[in-house]
Amino acid sequence: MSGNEHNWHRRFRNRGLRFTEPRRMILDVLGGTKEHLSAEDIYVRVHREHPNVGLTTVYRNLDLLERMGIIAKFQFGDGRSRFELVRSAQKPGHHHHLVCTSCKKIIDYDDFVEEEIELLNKVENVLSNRHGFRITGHVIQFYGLCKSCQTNK
Amino acid sequence: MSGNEHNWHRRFRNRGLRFTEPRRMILDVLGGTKEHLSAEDIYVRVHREHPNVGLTTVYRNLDLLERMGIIAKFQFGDGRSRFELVRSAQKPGHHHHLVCTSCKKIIDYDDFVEEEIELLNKVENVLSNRHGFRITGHVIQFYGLCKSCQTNK
DNA sequence: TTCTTAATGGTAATCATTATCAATAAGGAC
DNA sequence: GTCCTTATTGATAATGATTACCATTAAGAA
Repeated sequence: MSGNEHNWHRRFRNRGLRFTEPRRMILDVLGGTKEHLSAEDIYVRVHREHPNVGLTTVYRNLDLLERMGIIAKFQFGDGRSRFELVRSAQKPGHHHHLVCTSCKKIIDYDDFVEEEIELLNKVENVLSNRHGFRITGHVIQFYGLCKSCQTNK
Repeated sequence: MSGNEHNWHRRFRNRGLRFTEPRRMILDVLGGTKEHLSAEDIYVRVHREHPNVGLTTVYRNLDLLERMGIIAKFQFGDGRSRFELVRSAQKPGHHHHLVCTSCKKIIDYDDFVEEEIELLNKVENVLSNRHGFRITGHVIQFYGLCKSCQTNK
């Protein structure tokens, strides 16, 4: 834990930024869940421990962390952005979600279907060449009804 | 054109809905472009011809048309939703985009990479089984820098 | 401990989208 | 064509997420 703390600290300092309490808290919250939290979700959890941290600060830092490539931001169509820590194990920029259009539950399925990765690389190449894009990331989202929402219908 | 008009009319009437002027206009606008227009974009274009059509009506009908499966709604991360006519040629629910994170230009590449479709079906099956989801659609978005944004940097 | 300035937090402002509600107009029946 | 029911509209207000402002606070290097 403290080793990580030190890494974070260095990562911020390298850019002339400071590793502050709110930033530590936000990273803690995102690091401790697999959910896709909204800014307000994060605010509530941080605020629970540190009631002096404001919502504005949470927004500001989420934005910063995204620009630093430490977290990723998604829209699942419910009007608010959702955030996820980019874990070093998985390639940054790769995010695969399964979204229930009824209850809004979100499942990550990043960890399987290797073929998918292979195809993605292939498609990335074709698209890069054909359109002159330098591709930095992608999002794959499947929409549908989860099991319980199918029966409760 | 008039044949299409008749089809739309029937499609609405079947649900007890009316085929009104604003609806016709919105479908015209979306049918006449390959861009991914926002609600306001659409409003401006409709309003140009029919200055009496209000923004609320545009929003309301975009929502209706989406629920009818006639148009699709996307978020590309710029804070506003964008809409696209679901052309019958392509399978509904399949939408593949290439988004420039700098100038926000969006390219559809729906019409090639057949392998992709094949893999998607495979993945859909796996996900359906493994998570009990009934999958209704998906979105694939690649992010990157378009050619001109790479050089202007 | 001191000092510079990045960062904070409360409040107001903005922007997209939605709710409200009286007025309007599709389109089937006649 | 006219009438009538009611889906639809449009203006305005309200909401909800996110951002701008700005005086105050606190990292962290010296």
